[in-house]
Amino acid sequence: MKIASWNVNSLNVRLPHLLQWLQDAGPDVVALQETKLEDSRFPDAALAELGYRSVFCGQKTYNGVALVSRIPFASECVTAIPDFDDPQKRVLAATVGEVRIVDLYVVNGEKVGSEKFSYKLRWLEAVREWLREELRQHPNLIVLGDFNIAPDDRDVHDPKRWREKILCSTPEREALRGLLDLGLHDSFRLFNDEPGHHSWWDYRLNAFERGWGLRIDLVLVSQALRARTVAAGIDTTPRTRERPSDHTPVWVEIAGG
DNA sequence: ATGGTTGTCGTACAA
Repeated sequence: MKIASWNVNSLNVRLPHLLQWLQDAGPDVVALQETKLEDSRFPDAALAELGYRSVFCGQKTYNGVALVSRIPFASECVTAIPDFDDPQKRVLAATVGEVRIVDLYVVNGEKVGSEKFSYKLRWLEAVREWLREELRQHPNLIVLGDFNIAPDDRDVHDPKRWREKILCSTPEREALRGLLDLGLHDSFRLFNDEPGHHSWWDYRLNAFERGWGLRIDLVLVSQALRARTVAAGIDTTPRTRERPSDHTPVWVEIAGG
């Protein structure tokens, strides 16, 4: 079972990229972020033509998440963090086969110390309490998405330049650590401990061509799934195409079910 | 050089 995450930065613009990538990479499930689409405009018919079902939770202009799967969904989806009042559409959870999947579009945070930064930390704390409960009910749990946090300096092209900056600051990394401490593992680091692997590059200054990236898109696997995780990676191909998203897909391969 | 680009909307704002 191949499960991927991709911040498409407008599914309206990126639908051709997604359809192409589904055919090229053949994932069983893709978690999308920044669809920027109201639910009435979600392109579920185009995806169904390739054999994928969709569940989605979107809004106009900003945010928006979706799960696209060629395996049937086994449950109703959850579209909000329990007991956390938030008009922004950033979370979506559903069960596919025997695997519980939680798609997250983590708050960007703008700038360390800003109003949006404190929202980011409060949001992550609420997600932590939610995931604690999800793990209790679903030992086979995958939490994936755009985390807007580079876990450590190996995930940053130039750690000095990014030191204590947004996406790399200590409070953000501690918040991510709080999620991992529930019993989740960064799947990419089960197979690769080298620096220089990134999933996002700023549109400006030819950052992609210069390798100025960060690894902020993650696939976390629970303890039970860790033993069944046989591969993980980042597919930079979509970032090389015409008019790309600033993020590229990340994926994990789970053995069995 | 505190620089630049993209998406949405039709102007600033978010990333």
